[in-house]
Amino acid sequence: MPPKIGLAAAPTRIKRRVINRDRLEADIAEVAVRIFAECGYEGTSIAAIAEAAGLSKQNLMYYYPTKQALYERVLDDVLDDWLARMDSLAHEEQDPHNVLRAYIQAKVRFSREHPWASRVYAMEVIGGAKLYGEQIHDRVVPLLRKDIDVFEKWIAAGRIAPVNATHLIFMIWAMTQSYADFSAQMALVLGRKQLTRKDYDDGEETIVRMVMAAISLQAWPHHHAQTE
Amino acid sequence: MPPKIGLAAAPTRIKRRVINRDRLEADIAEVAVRIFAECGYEGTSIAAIAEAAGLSKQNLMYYYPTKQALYERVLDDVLDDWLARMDSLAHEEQDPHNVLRAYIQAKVRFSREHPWASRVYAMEVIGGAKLYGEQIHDRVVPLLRKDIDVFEKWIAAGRIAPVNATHLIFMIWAMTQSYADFSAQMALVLGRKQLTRKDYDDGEETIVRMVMAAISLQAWPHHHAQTE
DNA sequence: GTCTATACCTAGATAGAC
DNA sequence: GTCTATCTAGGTATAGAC
Repeated sequence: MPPKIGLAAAPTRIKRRVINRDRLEADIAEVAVRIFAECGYEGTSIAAIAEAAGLSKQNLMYYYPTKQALYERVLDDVLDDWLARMDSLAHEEQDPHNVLRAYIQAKVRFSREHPWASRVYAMEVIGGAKLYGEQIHDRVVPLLRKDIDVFEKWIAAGRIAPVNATHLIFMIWAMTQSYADFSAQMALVLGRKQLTRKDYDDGEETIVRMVMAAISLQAWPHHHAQTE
Repeated sequence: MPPKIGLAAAPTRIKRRVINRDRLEADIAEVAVRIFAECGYEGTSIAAIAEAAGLSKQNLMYYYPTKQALYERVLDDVLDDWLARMDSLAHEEQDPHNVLRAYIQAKVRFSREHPWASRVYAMEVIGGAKLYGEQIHDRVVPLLRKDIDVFEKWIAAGRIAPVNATHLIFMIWAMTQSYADFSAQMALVLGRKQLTRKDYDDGEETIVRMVMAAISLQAWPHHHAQTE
C-alpha cells in the first residue's frame, strides 16, 4: 500500500493485484448467484459457496466480510446485467410494435440465459425486499416508470390502444420472468427435465401475440367509452 | 390414555380432543404460511412460528414433529385452498370468454385474499421444488393439463383462435400470480405502501383484456392455416 | 398435552500464525 | 492473502417431569 520505494514496477503490480481481486470477487458472486437462487438467502451457507468457488470459507470472508455483503453484490450484478438490456423501450419514436417485440425478446432471453439471476431477484421481492428494497426503489422503479411514460405517450399519440400502461408493463414483466422463475413447474407440465430452446421461443411468441393483440387499435373500435 | 373405566363419556371426550387437535394444527399452519412466505423455509424458525401462534416451541413440536412436516402441511393447505377454486375451466361447454373471465377473476382474487399462500408456493417452485416437487407433479400438473385440454377442444371446435394452449395457460398463471408474488414491487412503482382493491381490479381487467384479445377469432382472420 | 432442561449441530464470524 | 483454530449464537430435536 505505501509507495515508498521508487520502483516503476510497483504501481503496475498493485494494479494487477487489484484487477485479480476484482476478478475473483466477480467469480465468487457468479458462483453465489446460483446457490442463492436454489437455496434462498438463509438456506445458503458461505461454506457451500466457498466450496463451489474453490476456496476456503475463511478466504471467502476475506473478500466478502459478511454474508449480506456478498448477497448485495450478487443482486447488484443481477441488476447491472438486467437493466443494461432493458433500455429497449427508450426508442419511443420507432414503431411501438417493433420496440415492444424487441423488449419482450430481450427479457425472455435474459430468463433463458440467466435464470438464477432472475430467481434470486424474484425471491428477494417475494420475501418483501427486506434486504434490497432500497436499491429496487432507486434503480428498478425509475426504469419501470420511464417505460410506463413511453406507453402513455404512445397512447396519447394514438399509436396504440388505450390500455392501462402500468399494469401492461407489470404483465409483460410477469410473463417474461415466469420463464425463469417457474420453469421447474413448466417443465413438469411439459414432461421434460428442463425447458428447451423451443419452449422459450413458443413462450416468447405467445407473449408477443398477447401484447400485440392488447395494444392493437383495430381491436378497440368503440372503446373510448371504457368499461366495455 | 388407558380407557379402563367404563364411562360413556370417554369416547366423546376423545373425539373432542381430536377435533381440538385438528383445529390447533390448522391454526398453526395458518400462522406458519405467513412466516414461511416472508422468510423462506430456512429463514423461518419454529420458535418464531410458535411465538406467533401463542404456544411454546416444544409444544408446537408435539403437533408437528419436524419443521418439514409443518412446511408440507402448509403447502398442502395452500393447494387445497387453491385448487378448490380452480376448477372453473371445467365448464367447457359454456362460452369460453365467460369461463376464462371467471377463471382469471378467481385467480386474482386468490392472490388478493391469500397472498402468503401464493408466495410460499412460488418460493418453493423457484427454488426448484426440492421439498414439494412430487406433490406438485401429482396434484397441480394434472389440473394444468386438464385446462390445456379444454383450450385445445375450444380451438378444435373453432370457438377461440388457434393459440398455444399450454403457454397461454402458463401466462394466465404467471400474470394472476404476480399480483401476490410481486405486489411489493408493484406497490413501489405505484408509490403506495401496499396495493389497493382498485389495483387488483385494474390488474384483473388488464389480464382479461389481454387474454380476450389473444383468443379473439376476429383478430386472426387468416389464421386457420396456422400450425397451432 | 404442556412444561423445563438440554443435547447436538451448524452457521456466521473472529483471531492470529505464516 | 491464505491457513488453522476457535468463539458464539441460534437452530432443530429429544428426554423426562408434571
